[in-house]
Amino acid sequence: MAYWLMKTEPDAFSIDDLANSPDGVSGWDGVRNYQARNFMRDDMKVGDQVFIYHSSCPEPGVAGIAEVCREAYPDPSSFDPESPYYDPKSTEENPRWWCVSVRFVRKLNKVVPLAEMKLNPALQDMALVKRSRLSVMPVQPHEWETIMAMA
DNA sequence: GCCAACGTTGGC
DNA sequence: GCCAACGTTGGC
Repeated sequence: MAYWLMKTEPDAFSIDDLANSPDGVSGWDGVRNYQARNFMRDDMKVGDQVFIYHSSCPEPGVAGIAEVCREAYPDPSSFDPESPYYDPKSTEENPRWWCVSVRFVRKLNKVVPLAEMKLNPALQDMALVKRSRLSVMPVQPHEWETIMAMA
């Protein structure tokens, strides 16, 4: 079982929105970055644990936990001309963008702020801390444990 | 709102 | 294939 971190802007879709989704399940669509797509398409497996990270908000940080409940499938929003994520170069025959579905597990006792994570020597190698814009990234087991202990 | 980082586009 | 221009992300 692997660990991951997925970013979301809470104004658009927060950990509470995930919790309030039917069965706590939501498709993680709209990702338009190849590296992030590859993680979802090739590596994320049912049962993998996922930190839900709130970005572009007053207190950026890890807000809760979800788990992968459906492995890679073509991102439906890429086929929908009405969607802001529509991409005419993605077709049903040859999808360009993929997503997974995740199920809400729980919120952390408190949001673990990015500012605290940056100060923790155990987290210095995280893409998140190194100010990468990657929206889906792997988390090492020791990093998972470190963040859990900070909540 | 600013701006640094960095991914994407497109002319050549 | 290079690289300048441009657009987006996201912390502050």
